[in-house]
Amino acid sequence: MTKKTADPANGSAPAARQVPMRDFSRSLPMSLLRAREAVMRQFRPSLREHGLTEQQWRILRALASIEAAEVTELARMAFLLGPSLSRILRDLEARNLIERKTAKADQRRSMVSISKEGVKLMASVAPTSEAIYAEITRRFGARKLAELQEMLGELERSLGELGGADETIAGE
Amino acid sequence: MTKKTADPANGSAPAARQVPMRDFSRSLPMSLLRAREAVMRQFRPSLREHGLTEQQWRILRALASIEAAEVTELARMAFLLGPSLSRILRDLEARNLIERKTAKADQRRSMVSISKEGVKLMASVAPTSEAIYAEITRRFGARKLAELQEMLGELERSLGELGGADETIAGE
DNA sequence: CGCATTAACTTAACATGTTAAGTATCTCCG
DNA sequence: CGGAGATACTTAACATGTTAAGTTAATGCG
Repeated sequence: MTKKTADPANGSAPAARQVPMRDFSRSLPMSLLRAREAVMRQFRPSLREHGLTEQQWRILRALASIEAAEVTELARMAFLLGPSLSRILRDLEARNLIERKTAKADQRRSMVSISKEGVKLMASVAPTSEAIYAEITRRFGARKLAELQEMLGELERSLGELGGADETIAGE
Repeated sequence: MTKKTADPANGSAPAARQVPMRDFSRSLPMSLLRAREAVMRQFRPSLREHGLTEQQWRILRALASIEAAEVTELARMAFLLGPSLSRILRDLEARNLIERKTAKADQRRSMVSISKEGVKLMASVAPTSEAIYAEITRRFGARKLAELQEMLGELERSLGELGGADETIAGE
């Protein structure tokens, strides 16, 4: 463990604290960021071994639960922005993990689905992933985990109503 | 091509549900991601108006609370990886929002501090930022907010002990 | 000393986040 | 029917996340 922080013999007379704000490390965004990072740190090595990033894994998981989906719907499911999804789909398609075909009824839409290879890859990752999740649940406690998720959902709902800028998302 | 499911809109739809996993939308990483995004969506427009990104703001906030810090310490405070911080500091320095000078005792280290201009910028952003935070607190509830942060901290601690980075987690 | 090792950053390379602009297609109204 | 506007993506441009490699300065040890 790195202990250091012996603090060099710098001057004293602290001229900081010039702008009054809450303690930085206790801000909600930081807490959420740190918690999420702590969780993802558990999964990333395993995903990496299988050549997948976190986002690619999200997409495959989303696709594995359905027949096929339009890009926009997939973006909503995997919580990715359109441009990110567009790039990732291009790569996943090149790796033959997904398949795309334009809808006949509407040439603008493309239906995305997971390929046989994609399913195979998922099957090889899922056990480890589930085991890690189980370990997290065991460490933190199943009950507390459920409570936490409930609170996170509430937070989301309580802020969703006044969502940042354009809140004209129809169809839900 | 043998089709496994009837789909009126398009021809052959690959089968789904081939790999059993938890409901995707209920995974902890997704809950944390969505909650954080809901929160950050409130702040981003204001930061943007002041020409700051979320990470730049984190750095300025961290610097405003102290005299000066080494890059590594600052990275820990602002929860940024070294390379990200390195780039951002370069930009913030070019904009004269921070100042750097190499430590006399150890030429490898550079001490970073916020500049007068940086303080001025912070002072212009802080009120709005605090107001947004207050509104979030009001909507979600101060008590629940404290509870949530407590749980997030617990989660972090319960996972931190087996922190996957250099902690011999290879065979998990 | 001399040199391997370590430490503190920085650069590099690739992937994603975020916003804006572009493209092709579809809808609808006049 | 025809063009304005809406839709569904895709591209582009810039900033950050993430890992690996490079650079320079300090340390340890024979």
